[in-house]
Amino acid sequence: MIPNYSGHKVAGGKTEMSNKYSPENIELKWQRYWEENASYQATEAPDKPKYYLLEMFPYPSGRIHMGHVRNYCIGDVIARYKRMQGYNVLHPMGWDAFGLPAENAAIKHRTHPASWTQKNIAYMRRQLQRMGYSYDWTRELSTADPQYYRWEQLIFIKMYERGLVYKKKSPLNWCPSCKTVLANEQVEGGGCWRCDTSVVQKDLEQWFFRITAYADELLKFCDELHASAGSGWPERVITMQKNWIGKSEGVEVDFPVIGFNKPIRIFTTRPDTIYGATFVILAPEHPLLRELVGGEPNEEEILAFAEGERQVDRITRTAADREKVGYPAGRYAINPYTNQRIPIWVANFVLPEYGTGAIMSVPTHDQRDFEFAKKYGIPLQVVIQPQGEPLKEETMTAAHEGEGVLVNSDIFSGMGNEEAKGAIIEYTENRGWGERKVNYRLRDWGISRQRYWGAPIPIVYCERCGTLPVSEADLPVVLPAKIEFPADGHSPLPEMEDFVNTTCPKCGGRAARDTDTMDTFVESSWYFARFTCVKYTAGPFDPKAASYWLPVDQYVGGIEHAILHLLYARFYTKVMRDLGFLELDEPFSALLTQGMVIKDGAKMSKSKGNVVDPNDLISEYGADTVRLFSLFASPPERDLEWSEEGVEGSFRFLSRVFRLLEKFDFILIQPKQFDLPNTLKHLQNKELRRQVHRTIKKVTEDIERRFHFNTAIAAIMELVNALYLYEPPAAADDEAQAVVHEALGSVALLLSPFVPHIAEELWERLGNPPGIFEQPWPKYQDDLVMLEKITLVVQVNGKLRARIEVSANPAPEEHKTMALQDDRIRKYVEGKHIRKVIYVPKKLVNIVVVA
RNA sequence: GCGAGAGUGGCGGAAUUGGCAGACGCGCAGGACUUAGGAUCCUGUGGGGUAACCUGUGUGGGUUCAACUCCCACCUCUCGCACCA
Repeated sequence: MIPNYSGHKVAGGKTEMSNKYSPENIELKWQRYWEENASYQATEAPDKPKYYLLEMFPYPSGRIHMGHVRNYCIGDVIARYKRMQGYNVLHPMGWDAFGLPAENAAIKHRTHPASWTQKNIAYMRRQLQRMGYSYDWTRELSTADPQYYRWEQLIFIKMYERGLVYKKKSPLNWCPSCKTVLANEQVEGGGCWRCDTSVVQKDLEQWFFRITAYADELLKFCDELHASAGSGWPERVITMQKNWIGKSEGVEVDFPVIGFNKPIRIFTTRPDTIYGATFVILAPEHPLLRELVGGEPNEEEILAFAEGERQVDRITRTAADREKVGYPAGRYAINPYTNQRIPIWVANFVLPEYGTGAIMSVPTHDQRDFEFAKKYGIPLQVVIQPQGEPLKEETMTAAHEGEGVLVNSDIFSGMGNEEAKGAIIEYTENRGWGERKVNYRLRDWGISRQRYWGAPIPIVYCERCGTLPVSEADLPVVLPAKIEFPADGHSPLPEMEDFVNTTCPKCGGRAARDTDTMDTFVESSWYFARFTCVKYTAGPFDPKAASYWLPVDQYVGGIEHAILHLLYARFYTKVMRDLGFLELDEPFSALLTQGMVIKDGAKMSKSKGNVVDPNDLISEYGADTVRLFSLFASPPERDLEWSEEGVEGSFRFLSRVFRLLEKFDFILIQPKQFDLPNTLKHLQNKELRRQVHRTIKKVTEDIERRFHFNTAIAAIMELVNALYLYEPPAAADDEAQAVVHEALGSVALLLSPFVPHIAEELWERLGNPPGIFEQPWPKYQDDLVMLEKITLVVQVNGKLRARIEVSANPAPEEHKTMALQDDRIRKYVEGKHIRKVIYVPKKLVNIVVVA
């Protein structure tokens, strides 16, 4: 379906070429021009206001997909628009180059991850350049470059010195066949995604970033990002982050155990229900379990159950619909509040890593406890009565988790439950039974990966001195290039003696390197800051450049990174601030999350077979058409339904724009300076000019206020339609020439952020020197935008009955009178009592009548 | 289950602060040009009715002179979280 754009033949020696819209010629011409003139290079200019626009950089998987295209089109509009608004714009691009697919490709195709990645980068860079994005390519970076990750290693060392990095044993998904750790999302139905072998839990020594130390600040700043609503972060991303951090306030309490010298410490957010705690449950991993059940009749059974649970992968383990299973430990605790003897249980739904790994169980006021108690016949005790029908233990079919008044709660009986929470915590602290405690759902960030293709962790283990960071002078710890990949997929690093064997930075003795690499989310947690000074060698950041450009004024990317990447980057920013590298609390002042690209009702994916390749579109229609359609079909934050007809429509529009040159050929034969008089003689000139200025206003506001490019483009389409309908009063008349020239120039300027190539071409053909991107954004004249005549809507009892053309600025009474005098209106009003006349200035008159 | 968002013609979508519902595009129909048109240009296009007019933004109610927009209840879809004590 290649469009046939062989328009009519032009007589008189002009080549056909010059008059038909031939995107490829135009686009390559201007891409070359921009490159040769270094058009988009950014340099710090303290006298100019800066604007840092960033799109989420891609993983170099091989080729650009439509999701990237949409993301980068949105970003490019904003970057180009801001540039024309006079900002000094930084708009960089780079590569999130470490990661698993490179390693998998290496094993599969017997290539090197580095060369595979290099090849992909080269190809994708060409694709992006072919799209005409206004990147400053001199700032391109790749995270796999030792000159990049050396600073990551430095930051790691500084974090280590500050206690923000630590090592601990933690359970991981492990595939025994592939001999590697799997991320949670790589475990499918309990099996390895690659070989389907059952995944086991394995305890491994891992490095962790202490993100929990920043939990409160990350939470607090959520509100500040939100406070700048409209220009800040989308509400739902903030909500997701808040939920992820999951702050909960409660209390930790010791429950003594009968015949045992250590108490069990539990955490609860519901101290108001503590008098109803009729049992205690431990997680299977609870450290006291073995000791507690030692010698009990069912010891072996319980320990076997606990061991079985340890082996279950985290996904299954924490699934909400998993059946609750437990065993009585055979021992009893004392509820210190009631002095009652209550049984101790072990159950699969209690998680070792949250709170204290032990809970008090209140079946009457917690649904999970209720189900568990019913299943195992554990007694219930109501301690909160809601309004209305009183709760009875025997007849309850579900827990009452809501509000109420305390009963059976000693001195707290009669108190409202919200009030009781604080009172009981205070009581607890006074008695020394426990203390107030804040818990987070957020866990420290495990960053060790048993993988080759990542940034090496700069740690050595010395036989004499123990665990030590690599000395700063020895950075970077470079990933060895010469490698043989074991066929089973495990990392080659541990077996590479040249790499592993090193000397201790302290005693000079024999030492071994850590052979894990860092999670690739670490690289993407600071790349935005490195873009301000990619070539700086004295440290990770050039303080002058960083403080000039940061924070990112507008970040654009997919919603799928709403939690992990954005939370990590926020955390890392605060860490870098506290290490003295940056002076910055938050990395991204504003965030725009674009919707997915959909085709036939589903997200584009290889498995669905509904993928559209940008290359095919570019060769068929050109980059400008692809850009235009991705921006026109829906507003950025919504999903975009791909439509071949819609793409053709966009192409048709651009051809139509280009043919304007032909229509106004006779006017534009002699480009010259046109002066526009304040008052125009001809009505059609006046009207065209008014529409030009109204369009400038509309497009400016749509971009500026809400990034609604679809309506901005629609307005330009209307202007183009008006130009087609426009007939000059007399050919080549000066006034007409001037008006048309302004109109065509405005079309080019207004289009330039969206479809820069054709805009440049138009601009040049209108007789201007090349470089539309350096032009100031057009301004509208307020007095021209005002209409002299308006359509006044006249309603009777709220129903539209007439539209009348009136002059815009008479006294209010006049519009009312005109409305009442209209024939069509008189018909409805005659013989009735006019109760009220509502007048909305310059818009509407509503006459309220009664019969 | 909890949280967030959405529901408007045949389709993508517009209506910015409660004030003309359906901008713009696609599709469709008619016309012009043409040997031809799947190119281009013009016109029309929510539904019903010859018409005056009636009706219409997921459903039902409410507030208002006036509701796609605000309030209450419900239905459907999408996304996120989901045993976190």
